[in-house]
Amino acid sequence: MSLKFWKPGTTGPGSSLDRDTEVEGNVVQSAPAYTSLSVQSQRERLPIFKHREKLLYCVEKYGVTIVVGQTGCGKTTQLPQYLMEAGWASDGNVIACTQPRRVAATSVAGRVASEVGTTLGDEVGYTIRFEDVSDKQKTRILYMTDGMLFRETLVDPLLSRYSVIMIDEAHERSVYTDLLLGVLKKIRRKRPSLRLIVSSATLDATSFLEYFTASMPEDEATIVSLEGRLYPVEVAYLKEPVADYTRKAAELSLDINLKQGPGDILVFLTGREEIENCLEYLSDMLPTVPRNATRLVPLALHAGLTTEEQLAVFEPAERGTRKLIVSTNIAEASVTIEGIKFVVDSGFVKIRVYNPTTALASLATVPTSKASATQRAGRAGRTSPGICYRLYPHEAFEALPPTTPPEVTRTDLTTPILQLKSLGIDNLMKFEWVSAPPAESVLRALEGLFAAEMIGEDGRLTAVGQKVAECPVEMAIARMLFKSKEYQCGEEVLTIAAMTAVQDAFVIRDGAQGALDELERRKFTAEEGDHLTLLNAYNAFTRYGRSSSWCKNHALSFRAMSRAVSIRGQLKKYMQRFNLPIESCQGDAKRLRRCLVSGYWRNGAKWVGDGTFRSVRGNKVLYAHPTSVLFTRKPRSGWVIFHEIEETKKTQIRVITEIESDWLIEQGHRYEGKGSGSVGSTEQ
DNA sequence: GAGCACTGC
Repeated sequence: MSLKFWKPGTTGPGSSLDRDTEVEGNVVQSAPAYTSLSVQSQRERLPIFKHREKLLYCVEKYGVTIVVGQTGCGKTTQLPQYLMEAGWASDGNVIACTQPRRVAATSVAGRVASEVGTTLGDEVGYTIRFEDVSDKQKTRILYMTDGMLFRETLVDPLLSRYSVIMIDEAHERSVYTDLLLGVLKKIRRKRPSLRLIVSSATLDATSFLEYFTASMPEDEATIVSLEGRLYPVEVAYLKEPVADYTRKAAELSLDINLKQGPGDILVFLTGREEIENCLEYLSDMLPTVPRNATRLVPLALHAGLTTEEQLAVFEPAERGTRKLIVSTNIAEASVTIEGIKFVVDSGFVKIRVYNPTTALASLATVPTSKASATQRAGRAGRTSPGICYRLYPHEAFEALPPTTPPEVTRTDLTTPILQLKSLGIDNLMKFEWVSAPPAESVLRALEGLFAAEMIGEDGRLTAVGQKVAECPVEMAIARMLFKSKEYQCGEEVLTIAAMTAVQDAFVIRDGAQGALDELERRKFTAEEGDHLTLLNAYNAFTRYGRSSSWCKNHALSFRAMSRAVSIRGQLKKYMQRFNLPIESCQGDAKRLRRCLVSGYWRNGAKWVGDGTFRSVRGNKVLYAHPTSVLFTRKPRSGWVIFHEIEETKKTQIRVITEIESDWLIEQGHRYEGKGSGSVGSTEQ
């Protein structure tokens, strides 16, 4: 089970290290400096304190300050406090700091509130969807999700209550981060007093600098680099590429356990299936492990687990044991586990890619970027020096792309473009993207918006388009909320809209329990398909007192169901604001399904004899997702609409409802081109 | 008979 690693740079193949040595003799390269500091008290401010005056000077002098500092160097917690002390929050001004994720916004706000010595929600607060723990008068430092701040621009286009806006974790390049940067650049032209801080953990921050200085004066923007306390992480590479990194990861973990000192191990793989395989290899190999070895406690970590299962990875390892966490990318940025000393990096990640030509999203397994590999390695050095083992050769690392392409270049732009138009940015050619999306994606989105009557032939928003842009749901869902007036089923469509927004309402466990869960789920099954099944589940949830134990007994996720209740409440307010009646269809499922088609009319499919479907647009072979009630059943009419489509190994459709083919024709098939498998031509 | 990287409003 010996693994070949070699030292890059100074020694290559053929050197003294190029032999079948064990891992421990071969971990070498001094890593770039990884920051491990987490600032918890006033006393620990030092690492960025020495930059304090420089930072404040830069914010004062330049419109845009780009701050580069590793995760945990204190920029997120300390910088807003310095700005407040320096007077940037006086005269009712607010300092905003955006985060790509909800948990980050809430937890950072909590920490800063206690550092400042205030109650959370007073001087320091946070705003995320469904939770506004801030005070319009008192709050000076406001942490928020970037989506939330972007939404605020729809109401206050100049974001006038803020004196400084810090866009944190900008290197992650979420769609909303990119949209915000574009809008903020525009806002700064009209309001030059607004100070912008773009904070990034990677050195590609120069691209942000170029972005802001491209069409502005040279002294508009500057970069400040921060340092933190460092724990070195050594990086080792495989000499040869491996065919099966999942097995190699298992072997290496056992090897580390035998030969290295204490410290937990974190393995990065791409998905649930690989994680389960890796854990299986491990249990197969365990009999070969010497009896005196440290006991390894293997733990899986991925988003599909329940909260309780996820919490297990944070429990400290028992005395004399070592945790082995086999994780997806969730542990790269979303979740931080202390005590990791060894990282094993497969070098791969699954990302969602959008193909604008086919309008299909797919989940692809691709090599990570250099930035991502660095971030993963850094997970070994948070509490002490560590080692990162990359399961690929050094040359392969050199060949990696520097960063992952920003999300805006690989996603469906329908919603972002609708929102930009709502902001009055009609000429998309003039919008200054940080990274321009493919022209094809923009065209595809415009075409979809036109077909759905959200924009007119002049490219401007229609009256309904303006309203739909304000609704925090996908266009198709918003469209059926508006059409529900016609079909008199607002009550039910509202619920379905909320249920499709939360994913994984049903919790089907593995193994024998899964069969029982399956039986529970059948109690909610509606003949017509998944949308009505979701409606049944929601109604039952509210009828039985919204209880957590009831959910447990009926294979439902309490967390998901509670979220659906919140979302429904929020959407109901939008409907009331737009004077849309909230009437019940009184059990008339036909009317309700016709209303569903008004949103999903472009997502039609026809059942063919072999159990698969063909898409109305493009005549593509589609498979029902195994979680669908139509997975095994033939729809009587032969026609369905679906909520989602995704390519993995097969092209699958999820959340499916049976319809009549002429309902599709009612809803504007006129927009579809000839020869693309129109309803008429596929009908027998 | 069989499956889901991660977010966000």
